Amino acid sequence: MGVIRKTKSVSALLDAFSQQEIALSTLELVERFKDQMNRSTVYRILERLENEGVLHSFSGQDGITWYALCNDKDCSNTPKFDTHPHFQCRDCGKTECLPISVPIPEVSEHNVESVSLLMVGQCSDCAS
Amino acid sequence: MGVIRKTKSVSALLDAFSQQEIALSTLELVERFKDQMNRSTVYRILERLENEGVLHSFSGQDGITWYALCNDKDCSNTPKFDTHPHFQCRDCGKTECLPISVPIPEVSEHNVESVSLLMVGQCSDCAS
DNA sequence: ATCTTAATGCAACTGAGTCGCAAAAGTAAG
DNA sequence: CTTACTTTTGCGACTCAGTTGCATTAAGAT
Repeated sequence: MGVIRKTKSVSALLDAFSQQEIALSTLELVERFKDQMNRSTVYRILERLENEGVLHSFSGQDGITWYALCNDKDCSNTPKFDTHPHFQCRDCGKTECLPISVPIPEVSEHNVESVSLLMVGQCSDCAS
Repeated sequence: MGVIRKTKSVSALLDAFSQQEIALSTLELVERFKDQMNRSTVYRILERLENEGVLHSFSGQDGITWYALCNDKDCSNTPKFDTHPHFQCRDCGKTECLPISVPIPEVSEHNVESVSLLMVGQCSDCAS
């Protein structure tokens, strides 16, 4: 039980991620695949892939959920201190993982287990 | 025009904030004041107080919105690099502003304008 | 080829937050 | 204190992301 099956829908979604390095929002994916699969299927597959450690999710500016591929270097998927920050452009909305690590200070009386850090600004494309 | 009026509802909400140092979620406030004012009134007053620089808002773990009083020391309200982080307890949900500043590194090719940082863990009450 | 179990489609639902509009309450001027 | 003007509020309908139950479909192991 619990085996993840390689269905057409799963492959289609994985393809979308492997073709670009930026993150994709649930809304974008639901829209892009609305002719190929149901809305709930998109949500369910994303959830499954995250549980498998293939994707990781985070919240963007407006509270909507984004997903991005995990890579060994800067994404452990188990949300810990090594979680990387994300950057979202305030103009075009493009969102990406930042391959940097921000040192989080210890906070007295607080047992910090995970950190989520979202940076918002203008990307280089929109700045020019 | 544009003057903010000190209505009973506004005073009631401000009282709630001045009585404790932790942040309050919209849900908590809507529930607490459901007999005294309408749901939309709560949302509208919070929005107004944030525009006035009295409160600031941020997103908690589940995407719901939290508000907390601004104090001169660690809250500029204009979201900039000096925005402070917030801590939310994974067990009891208690959420607070952390009076520390986390240095955010420069990111090449990215014009970072604001940062939001949420730490999740166990608070001292729940740890004991 | 068959059978078991996971995956999907569909439609209804949830829950936070928003909006338009008429009624009510602040505030300033007379 | 009244009037006149403007902001606030209540209400109900609405939006929108995401979830759920259930019957049907399709992987993949035997």
